[in-house]
Amino acid sequence: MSNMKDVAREANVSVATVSNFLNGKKVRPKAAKDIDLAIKKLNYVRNNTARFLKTQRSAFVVFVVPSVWSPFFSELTFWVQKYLDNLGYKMVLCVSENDYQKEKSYVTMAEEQRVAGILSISYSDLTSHVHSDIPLVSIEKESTGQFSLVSSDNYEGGKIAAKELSERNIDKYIFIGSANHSSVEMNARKAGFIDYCNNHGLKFEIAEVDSRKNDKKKIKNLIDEISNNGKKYGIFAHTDEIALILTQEFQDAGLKIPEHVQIIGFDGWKLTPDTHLTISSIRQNIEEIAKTAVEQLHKEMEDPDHREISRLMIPVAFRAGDTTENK
Amino acid sequence: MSNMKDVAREANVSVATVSNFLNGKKVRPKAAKDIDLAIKKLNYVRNNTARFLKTQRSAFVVFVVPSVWSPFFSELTFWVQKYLDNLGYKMVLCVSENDYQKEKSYVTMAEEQRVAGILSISYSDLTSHVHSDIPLVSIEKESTGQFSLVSSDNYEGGKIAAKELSERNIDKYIFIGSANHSSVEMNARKAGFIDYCNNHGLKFEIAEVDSRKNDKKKIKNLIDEISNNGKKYGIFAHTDEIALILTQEFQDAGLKIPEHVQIIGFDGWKLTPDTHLTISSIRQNIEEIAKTAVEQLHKEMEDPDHREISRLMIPVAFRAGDTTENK
DNA sequence: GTGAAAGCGCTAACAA
DNA sequence: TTGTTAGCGCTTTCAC
Repeated sequence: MSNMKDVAREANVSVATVSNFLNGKKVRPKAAKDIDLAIKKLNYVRNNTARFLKTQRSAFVVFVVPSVWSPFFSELTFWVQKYLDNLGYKMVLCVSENDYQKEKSYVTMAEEQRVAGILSISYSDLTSHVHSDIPLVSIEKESTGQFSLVSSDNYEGGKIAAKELSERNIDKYIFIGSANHSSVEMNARKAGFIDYCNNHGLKFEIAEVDSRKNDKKKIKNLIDEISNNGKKYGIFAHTDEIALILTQEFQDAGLKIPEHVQIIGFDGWKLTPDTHLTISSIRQNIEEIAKTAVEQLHKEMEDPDHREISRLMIPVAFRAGDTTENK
Repeated sequence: MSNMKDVAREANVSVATVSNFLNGKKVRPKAAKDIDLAIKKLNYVRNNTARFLKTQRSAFVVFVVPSVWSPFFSELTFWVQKYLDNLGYKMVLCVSENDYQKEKSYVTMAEEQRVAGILSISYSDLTSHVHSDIPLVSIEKESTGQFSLVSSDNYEGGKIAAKELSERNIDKYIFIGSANHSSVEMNARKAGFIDYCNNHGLKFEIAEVDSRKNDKKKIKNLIDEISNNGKKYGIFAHTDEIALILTQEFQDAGLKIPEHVQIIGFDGWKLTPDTHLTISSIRQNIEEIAKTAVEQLHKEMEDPDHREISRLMIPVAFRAGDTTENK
């Protein structure tokens, strides 16, 4: 493949002139024409590897994501790619499958490639493996605080859930978290729910369900309580997944939804798309998450020396489904 | 950031020794230890930009795909990424949204970055814009023949569809293509269907439907024919999308599926996942497509000078759904 | 505006 | 084995 030197020779100018021409600087018209011709004749394509080595910049951003197959992640990937593309960045897609070793190797790769930035949505704390000063923005998952975070506003989501339930004649409020997956996010959702209940004098309870074990016993007790007790229950489940399990168990036990129990979930990535039932849910704004994360990363990549670590909360909203009454 | 020279100085060896050490060649034990220490002390990370500039190789593969949001493409993206990763390649994800300008710019980017290869699934013929000798493997879409192609075996799919229908007491066979999207693939599916029918003395007809205009008239005529005519019809639709439209129109008109009409579609990427009805369909083996494409590309990247252009057909299979009778 | 030349960080040939 | 050095293809001073 031909290089700049070849082009310069062909056009009877120096490499510097070719470089200037290619970078939009002023060259005399005759030179411009000759260079243009030479480029076409030699089929010259500028080598960005060399360019970036010299300028110490890169157009690549590494995106680490647990999966790309589920609806949540594929939508997120779509928007992240789109917003990166708009800014002229190329996305290196790294699917971690929640494998810590893979995540680590992706970070290493990113550093070795001197990429411009890293965008990651990771369960483990891969941030501690970033040796360099490559800007990193973490999505959804709380990190150690040395990197920016973009997350749905989980606390506000908990409050919205409680508020929506309270507008539907509920007698008793229950938050159901997941026993096997305690996290900063869950606690925020829980806290929002509790705070709203407390501030509005609503009676509530806290429970947990292990979504892997399916926790039949706990659910059975709950079903008994609801059945033997004419009251109307309102449940806020930490995830749509849990909400779905509860809904199915309740229905199997003959409870009517939303007549006896109303359930609100929280939009997540675990749900398969072929579920017929529509769960009322707190919906995450995936496009906004992607947009915000890319913009934050962009800022930090533009000026890596004075980076400002931010914690950005993206608003969530209630989406009515089949598991709550119409207002 | 520190470089190899710094490490060499710190370890009292030459850069060549550091380079050798890093590339797994033999160095004396003492040197190895010193270098190791120096690397840790200086937080050295090898610069692959420089490495690849020197060696004229790259670890990146550009993957151009129309979308990443639909089930077909997100699954394809998943497998492509996985198989590339297994071979040590990094995927640069380029979502074209069927925009020709974008596709072109992605090819340019790939050439400027001197990536190792390109994997593309594109409607337009972006292959004519490849100036360099970067290996390219095209998925699903027929190209000009100067690059390798990996595709589902559409012809065989057409035969399988006819065969499956013929085992279900059909009186009259119909192939329905799409009027707005004639393509090499459609013709192959049609040819397979026709050949099977001819070879087995089955009476068939060919029709077309414009899935954008929803072509009510043609469908109406078909419905009248089926209704007024006690015969059992068997339809092979060019895509699941068309199969779905037909199914819904038939049902709305009071026809019973699969009692009056049986329908087989062809697995495609346009279908949204929230469709309740399961269409009997010729299923594409997405993982196998991805695997084969990556393997072919790998071969061509390993030895770019004697590349062999291949046309690789991936077997398809019948998947029974609700629109055909059980055998 | 242009050209000569240094140098980004690395690998590889060659000499020691 | 190890060190010296040229050079991958580009950008960027700096003198003209």
